[in-house]
Amino acid sequence: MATTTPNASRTARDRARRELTEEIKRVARRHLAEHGSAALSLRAVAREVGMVSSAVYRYFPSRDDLLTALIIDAYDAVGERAEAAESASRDRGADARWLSVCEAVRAWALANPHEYALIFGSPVPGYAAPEATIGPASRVPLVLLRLLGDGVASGEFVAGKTPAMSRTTRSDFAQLRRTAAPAVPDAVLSRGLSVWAQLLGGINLEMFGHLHNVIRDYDAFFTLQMRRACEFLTQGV
Amino acid sequence: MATTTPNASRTARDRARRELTEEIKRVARRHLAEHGSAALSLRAVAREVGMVSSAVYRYFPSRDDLLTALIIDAYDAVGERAEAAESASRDRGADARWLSVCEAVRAWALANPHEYALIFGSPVPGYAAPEATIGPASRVPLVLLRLLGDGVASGEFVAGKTPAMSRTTRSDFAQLRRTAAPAVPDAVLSRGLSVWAQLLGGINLEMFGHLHNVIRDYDAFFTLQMRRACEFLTQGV
DNA sequence: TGTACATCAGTGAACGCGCGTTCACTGATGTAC
DNA sequence: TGTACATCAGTGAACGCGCGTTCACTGATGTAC
Repeated sequence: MATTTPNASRTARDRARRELTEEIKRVARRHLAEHGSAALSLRAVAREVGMVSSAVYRYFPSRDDLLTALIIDAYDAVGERAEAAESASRDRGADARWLSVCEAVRAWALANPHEYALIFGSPVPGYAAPEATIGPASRVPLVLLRLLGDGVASGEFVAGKTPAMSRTTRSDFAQLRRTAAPAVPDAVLSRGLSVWAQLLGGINLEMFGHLHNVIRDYDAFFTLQMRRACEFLTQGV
Repeated sequence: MATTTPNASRTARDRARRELTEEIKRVARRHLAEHGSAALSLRAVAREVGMVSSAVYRYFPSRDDLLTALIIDAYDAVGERAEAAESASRDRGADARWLSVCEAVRAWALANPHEYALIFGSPVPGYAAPEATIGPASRVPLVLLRLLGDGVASGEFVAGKTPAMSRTTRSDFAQLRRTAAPAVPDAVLSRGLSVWAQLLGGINLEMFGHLHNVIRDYDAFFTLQMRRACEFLTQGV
């Protein structure tokens, strides 16, 4: 057992590699947080990790791959928060649970503004998100869709009259329902997507300075707005 | 009259200066549209205008000042569209007028994605917007606030029951009312700000790829969502 | 109207910087016999 | 257990690039008398 290499966390080399990969990401994440994604430089990260710049290429084949790793981490981080908020609020009303998830997303965004900007702000110029980001990117929306389903099942979210929709949109909604929100009627899906847009729009307004000199207490304002938006989910208009 | 220099468009030098300033902005705007704000380079613009890079400094004291000029132009461009949409829809219902302004903002955004990102996306790293942008930045919000006032005056936007608000938010709203929307009650202001957030959030979701593989017909989806949001303005919840 | 001087646009060279990426290399770690 | 070879992390120099900004200058345009 001492000589045979165990399958998990095998050799010293392997452990070192794993640790250094994390270390590079950690430093890169901090650089991102301090200077924004456009200023993220392989060389600066290498300097701080204590490597020569070319050594980073043993870990990430290019700057874009490092960026991709950070994007995935960011999606996972906010996804985790949203999932935690969902679990923690399990005994409350469906609209309160939505609100709780929304607050969690905003709290994460405020705590990690550059990472938020990286995934929900303008796209990094010249960077195309690869397939691998799709899964992590779906975590928050999936939480919200699940809550929509719960609310419909419990009778809290009432469909009301179905909105007039184009055929394409109807089929888009049907597909969305099939993959993630069975039994959620179009009217409720539509309202859910509205609140989702409002959540991100509200965070953007706040974080990117558009409420400067207009709103003083961002926390109170956000909670007011989102509380009303989440109540709106329960109405069958 | 031939020898004395008239006050408007005075000397040849003056005219040349005005024209070249516009030419530089025009080229810079195109570069912005093609490569994004981070990639906007004085040297590249100078090259295309046919100047040596240092000559641009006769027109803009630094890259940031050029960027500021573009930001102001962008705010003015979208502001103009919004104002035009407002005027053009003068004979329609208040919610239809809101919708019309929202559609105008989105249409401008889709036609000028990088300019949109410049003003409503993540802030340019290392750039702080100067005072001079405040006025142009207010044009669209002012249009919407005006329409809120109209809708209240005509009885289309009903306050309904006043939401529970913190003292600070109440006073923020009061200030907003004083500067731009007299007689608009808190409940309507709150709904208006919600729709504003939803508008920007929706455009971001669409433009930054978050609806990829979810929504196929963006136009139809946007119109559906905004139509419902604007109807929401009329309700006294 | 003509001349002397002041203003200003544009030039070209230079400074100093940092970037992403490649490549031949050294030396340590891991593996097969 | 010991040896020979293969794998791989990290080095250091280099390539080629573009950037923002400064500065002393030339020559054209404008102005005052």
